[in-house]
Amino acid sequence: MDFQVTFRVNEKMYVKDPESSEIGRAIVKHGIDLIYELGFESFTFKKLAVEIETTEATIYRYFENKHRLLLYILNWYWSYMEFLVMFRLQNVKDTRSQLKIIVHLLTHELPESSGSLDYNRKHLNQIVISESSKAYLVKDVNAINKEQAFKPYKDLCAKIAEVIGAHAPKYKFPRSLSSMLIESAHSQQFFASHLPRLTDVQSKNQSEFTAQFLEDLMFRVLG
Amino acid sequence: MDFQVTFRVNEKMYVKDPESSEIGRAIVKHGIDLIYELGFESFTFKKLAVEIETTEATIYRYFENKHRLLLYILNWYWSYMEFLVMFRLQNVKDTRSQLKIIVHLLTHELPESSGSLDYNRKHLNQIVISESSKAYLVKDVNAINKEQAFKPYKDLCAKIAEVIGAHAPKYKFPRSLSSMLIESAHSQQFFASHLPRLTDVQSKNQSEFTAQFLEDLMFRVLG
DNA sequence: TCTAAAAAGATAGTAATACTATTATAGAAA
DNA sequence: TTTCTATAATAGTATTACTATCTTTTTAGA
Repeated sequence: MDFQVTFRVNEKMYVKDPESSEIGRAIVKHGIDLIYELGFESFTFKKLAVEIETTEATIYRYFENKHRLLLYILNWYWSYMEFLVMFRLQNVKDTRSQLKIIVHLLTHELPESSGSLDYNRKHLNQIVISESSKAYLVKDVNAINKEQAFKPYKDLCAKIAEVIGAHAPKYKFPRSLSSMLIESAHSQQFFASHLPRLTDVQSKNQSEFTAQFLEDLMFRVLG
Repeated sequence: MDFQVTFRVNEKMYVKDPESSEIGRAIVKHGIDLIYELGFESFTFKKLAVEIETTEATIYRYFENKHRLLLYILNWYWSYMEFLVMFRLQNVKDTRSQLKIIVHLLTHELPESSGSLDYNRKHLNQIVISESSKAYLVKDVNAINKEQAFKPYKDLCAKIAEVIGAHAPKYKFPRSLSSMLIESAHSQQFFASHLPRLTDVQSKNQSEFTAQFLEDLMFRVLG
């Protein structure tokens, strides 16, 4: 059985729905590749237009600016991650196993098994690690937040907090622990790759190291 | 007794030492205020030049670009923070109290008591919270790292990891816990202010909330 | 089927940004 | 006094981040 999961991203993230046309889909797909390649600061709509053989103005018809494209990509990712968490937790009874699955999902690339996917998994994963905090670390975070731009992130955070609450009902900080796990899954992987002295990584790969650190931490915190 | 502590920031962070002239000091001081006011993305050397009544070219003679100015400010901050940690830990015998002091320092503005200070404490604190991860989340992090741009951060991290190690010698991830505490001190405060549903803040202020969450977490992890 | 509207995309701009190169000036050394 | 050097001011350029307008294509109704 092959299947495809798609998500309706909040329509305030775009001017025109990129899923509604071939060129719209190319903007997102090649946008992911180019942001990965150049980094968000050096990425421009002009460069993306050259890449997909269209013009800047065409891209502006889909996204107000590059920050909105980043938000679109991350909203898609957060929605997908919440779906994956829900999907993988099906029929898993004990909360300990559920928490292990969550940590694994947060620290690894999107799995092959979860339906066909039009985006490059590796590039998407690296964008999430390196660029996702730039989605909210902006001066107009409050205005963007009012447009529900962080709803999928909050939903994912709430879902994980729910499992934390089920595992340790008396624990006072389930949401903060949840957002800390998500953020640390990114920062620890980034540090393990680029600034390893900020971590305890040995030769292992960043994903496995981060998973071990966070799993150990979580069960020490929650008992 | 009034005293002033200054730090020699790594000379690769600047073209010409801003401490060497009046205008250099104005660049850093007003740079902090303007980055706070506009956010790092909207901050430009042109705007700073207008503010301090000089020209862009003059500022470029001190800093290669605005990212280097940010690195300079953060290097200064990290060095100061390491000094403060060292200073405040003097004569504190038990490691539990030491860790509490560290969490308090990481989650609050620079204290008044620690010598006179030419920079706006509030603005500096907000920059550290909102902009510090942009210092390393860049495509050329490896090149910048070779220039020792993150040495003060690593030193601070190592110092805290040392106290963690003294408190819990068998704990396997002292450095990762240390960098996670530093990073979470920022992200949880940011979330508490702008995206509170990602945290468990009640009415309390962001600093106090974050301190409580991190202190609780740390002692659950380390016993 | 034809026409009209509306949607999409290409072209051509502009103001601001991120620099660089050149020129001018002021002080120190010979 | 002259010359050297350090510093800043002036004036540029290429790129970025858009906007406005025009042309073409698609779609919908008569």
